[in-house]
Amino acid sequence: MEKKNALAALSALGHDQRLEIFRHLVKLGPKGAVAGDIAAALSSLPNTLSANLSVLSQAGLVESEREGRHIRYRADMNTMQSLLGFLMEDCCGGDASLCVPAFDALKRCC
Amino acid sequence: MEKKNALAALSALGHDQRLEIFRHLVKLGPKGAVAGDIAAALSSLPNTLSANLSVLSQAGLVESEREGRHIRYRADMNTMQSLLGFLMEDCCGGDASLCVPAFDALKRCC
DNA sequence: TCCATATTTCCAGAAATCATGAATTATAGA
DNA sequence: TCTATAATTCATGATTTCTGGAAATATGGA
Repeated sequence: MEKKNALAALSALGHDQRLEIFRHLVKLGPKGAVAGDIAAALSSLPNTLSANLSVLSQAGLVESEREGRHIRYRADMNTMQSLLGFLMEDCCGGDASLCVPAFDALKRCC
Repeated sequence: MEKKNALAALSALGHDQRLEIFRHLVKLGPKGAVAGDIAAALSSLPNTLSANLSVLSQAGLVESEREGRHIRYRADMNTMQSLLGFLMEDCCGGDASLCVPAFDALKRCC
């Protein structure tokens, strides 16, 4: 992951509703939720929610897929893993061998 | 970790220079660096750096300790781990047993 | 005590972000 | 084709964040 992508992801998550959206989708896992259901779950106006989903999507934190009139959103765990790797880069003084097993375990986590 | 703490950490890191500072300190590990050296490494004005270190400190991402005229800063890995745990809460549909080993591995990482 | 260094705090204008109403696009079904 | 539903896009005022200069604080050494 490059710095600009990490900045996009971090600032996207550094916002009350967007953090709620992301955690909601993380909990729901691969089945995700359609925009309307997310709006209902978070008691949000549809345009506000749409704008925030757009920010999360551009940051690569969620992916979307149209289902008829609905659009389904899912959390993208690959981006989370890349982000963590970026934040922890060279965290063991350049010898990352100690960190790799942790990242691998996280990859298999969900 | 509570939501307000996660928001503080994420929005703190969602800023170009603060992300650079944090990653710089992560690479340096437990020995950290004094403010002046960080400013030199990042070619930053001292007041700007100080303001950004303050944001990171209030978010719990760095800790500081005075050393004579200098103040030494270190990245706080415990906050990072808590943040990751918060973001991934219930990520396996409520059965977190699959994630715990990954978090433990990360805790031992550095 | 006086001075130099290291860092922080204060302040103000500039820039970016945010929330909301209104309008628009896309799709399904009658 | 017409209508209703789902979601997005647009426009704008309000709020927040950011940057950098100037001043203040803290410490060590002469």
